[in-house]
Amino acid sequence: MRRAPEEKQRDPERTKARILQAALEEFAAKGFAGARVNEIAARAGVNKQLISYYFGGKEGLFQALTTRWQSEESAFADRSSSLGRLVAGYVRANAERRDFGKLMIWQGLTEDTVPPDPAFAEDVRRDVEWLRRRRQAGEFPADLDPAALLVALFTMASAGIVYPQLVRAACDLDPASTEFGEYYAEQLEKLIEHLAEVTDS
Amino acid sequence: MRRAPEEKQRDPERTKARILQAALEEFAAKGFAGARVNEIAARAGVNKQLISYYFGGKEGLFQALTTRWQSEESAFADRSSSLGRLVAGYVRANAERRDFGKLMIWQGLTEDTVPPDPAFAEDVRRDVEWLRRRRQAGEFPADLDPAALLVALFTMASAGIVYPQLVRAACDLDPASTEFGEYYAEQLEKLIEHLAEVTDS
DNA sequence: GACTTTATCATCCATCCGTATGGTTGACAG
DNA sequence: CTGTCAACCATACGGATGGATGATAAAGTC
Repeated sequence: MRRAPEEKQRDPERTKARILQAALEEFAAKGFAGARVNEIAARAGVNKQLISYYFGGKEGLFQALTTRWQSEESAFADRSSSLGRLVAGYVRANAERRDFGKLMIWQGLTEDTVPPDPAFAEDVRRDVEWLRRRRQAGEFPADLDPAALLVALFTMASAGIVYPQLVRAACDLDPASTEFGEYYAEQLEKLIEHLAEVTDS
Repeated sequence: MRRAPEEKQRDPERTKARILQAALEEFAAKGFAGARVNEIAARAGVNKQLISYYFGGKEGLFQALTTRWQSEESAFADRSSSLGRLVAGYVRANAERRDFGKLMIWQGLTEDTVPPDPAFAEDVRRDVEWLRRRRQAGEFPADLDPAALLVALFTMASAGIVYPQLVRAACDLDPASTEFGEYYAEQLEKLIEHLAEVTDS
């Protein structure tokens, strides 16, 4: 076709993407109950009606968001290097994409309607096994359970999202700043490296 | 009077306490935006009117709750024993009173309207100083910043609240169960003790 | 030009908070 | 014993908000 794709007034894909992005921000900021469809539409620069049109309302929009998130988020952790670096990677991922992290925590807090996701459970089990091998390689002491360690590492990597008040009070840094992100990633990496040290002895 | 004071049908203090308790549960479960005043009243076994009567509406009730929480929660950590035990204490506190922990995280996630609390900041600074002394005593390596460590410890102690899905998938335990609480507290205590070991060398 | 897709506008309807109405009943002082 | 006040309850209404819907216009397609 002679249609140059650069500028169309009508572009359903672009519109849907805008709505999803706006929804991510709004849901992350206020949670599902607190989010306002009006606000999402305004943020996306789009008519409110289109949310029902494309996603079947607020509920459907939220679900579309979480499924998209699962597909994007599944490949964020590279298990190539050391354990410390992996956790530092968690921290940086949380810092760069706070909205996704927040969304996950909203879900955890309001988990009554949320059914357990088998794919997620599978990922977690794989990570636990990976940690178990790391333990055999001497990266952390043998009396620590890989499952508990995974939970601890993952959780503490999200401090900037979970306890922004605490971060501000303790570190005197903006939890959303890259400055804090880098500082905290570095600190956690050191902490975990120390676990490897004690294992050698 | 032959009236024993043990059982009164009319007791404003008891009523207010019931409302606060019900509000704690409701707000913890659904957040401020998701909580329903009707539900709180029903849970408290009390007429909806009384919420306005005593607390001036939903907003006032929430504020009353947070102030009560701050006064109760400030003395939950004993700094008598080792660092590992302190963190284990955090974990147990979170396990026993999940609602308070959830409330704190709701607040952190929706922090736009929440003004920073000076008393809280003061507590945190005191804890950081306490950690600094612990570092001098050799309880954790010198290249770790007490502020970052405080954030990390406090955050990872709340795993059962923040990532219940993760706990279920990784540990195959109910995050709210005492079984998980004990297991996780023990694991974190071990982890932190290892930090002291590596410091000696 | 007919037809489909995409988008808009105005409205509709449910929900929810606050509050008014209008009362009942303990508690307690005198 | 009795009057008075505080503590409570049942119902319901007003007003605001917010999410959904129906009719319709504009853009794109053939």
